[in-house]
Amino acid sequence: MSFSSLPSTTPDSYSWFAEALLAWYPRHRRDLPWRHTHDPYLIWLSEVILQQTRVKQGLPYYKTFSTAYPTVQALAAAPPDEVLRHWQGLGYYSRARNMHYTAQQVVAEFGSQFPDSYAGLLKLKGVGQYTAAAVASFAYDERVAVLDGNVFRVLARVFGQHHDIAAPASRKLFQQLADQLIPADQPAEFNQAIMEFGALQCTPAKPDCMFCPLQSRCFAFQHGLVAELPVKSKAKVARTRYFHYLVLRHADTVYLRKRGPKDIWEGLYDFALHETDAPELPGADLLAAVEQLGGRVATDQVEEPAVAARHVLSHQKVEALFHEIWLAAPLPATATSAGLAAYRSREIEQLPKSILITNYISKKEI
DNA sequence: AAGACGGGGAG
DNA sequence: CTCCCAGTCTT
Repeated sequence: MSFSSLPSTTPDSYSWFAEALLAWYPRHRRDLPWRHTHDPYLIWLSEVILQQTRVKQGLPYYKTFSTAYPTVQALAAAPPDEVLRHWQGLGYYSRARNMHYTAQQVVAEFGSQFPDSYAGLLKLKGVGQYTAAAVASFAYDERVAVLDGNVFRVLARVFGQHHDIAAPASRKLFQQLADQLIPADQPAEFNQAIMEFGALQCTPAKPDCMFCPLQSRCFAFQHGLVAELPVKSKAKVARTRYFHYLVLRHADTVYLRKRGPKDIWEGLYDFALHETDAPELPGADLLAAVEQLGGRVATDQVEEPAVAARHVLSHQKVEALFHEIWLAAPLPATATSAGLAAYRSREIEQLPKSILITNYISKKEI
């Protein structure tokens, strides 16, 4: 029996679900800093950080941001590179850029007050249906059900939903179901409970069905389908890209540039980049790339083997070779048109960089 | 509807 | 290694 075949009933027919979760939650909930506040700013901050991010990974970032920027005014006033630098390593960097943009908008246009409804929150950049529902319920007790990966999984299993959770069209159905399940008197507690339940009990692999309070009512458990649900179509394979980084050095400086839009790591800094379709880059091409930037290779340059590194993203594989090149003179001003500028070690430390670049710099002690 | 956008953890 | 995880914006 799937949910869609259930007879039309009043929400009361599902009260067992909320009751079970609300009984489970106080006994299992983790003590997390954003659960001690009703400040919409701090709740919004935590929810943006937790998008596509596990609590364990996001926790130190929440502490960093809430300490460095305790108010939306503080965040709005921060330099963009500083915000990105704090975000460094967390991934999906558009979250940080949108978050900063939204903080400035809230200060400039809304008198530093966050919108106080789901509909109002939804208009903010970087705030989608999940985050709007989370903030609206946690900060304002609005009755709107959150739908994140945990909720999809719990609902798919308990109610025997076989709809592909990766398909946008499935969202409507799950949202309808969740909106029926969320009790009017405890929407915030319910939202916290169902997500925590998914994170701790109804986990993706090896869920703890033996000690699950919903065991007797769980479609997946009763039909031996726990491992099959939720149904999720596979992501396509990541393409491979070949990066040849020109680590141009002169005296105590290294040349870096800020990465532009429409590619990975927008806004982060890296070295002059020559991308190829194949792993190899002939030495002549390497020199040509340096010369194109107006660079003169030092005659006493010690030929060092390129440092190889591999970096995997969910949608791309980057195979990088770092070619360290010592210049006889600083790059000419024309190189700035390529966005390159010279930085000292101490300055580089403060720039936002990808894990790939950070690892290389750390290894080479730049 | 499909693609782009990170990085970490489990097995 | 391979597989799994999954919000928001853009196209």
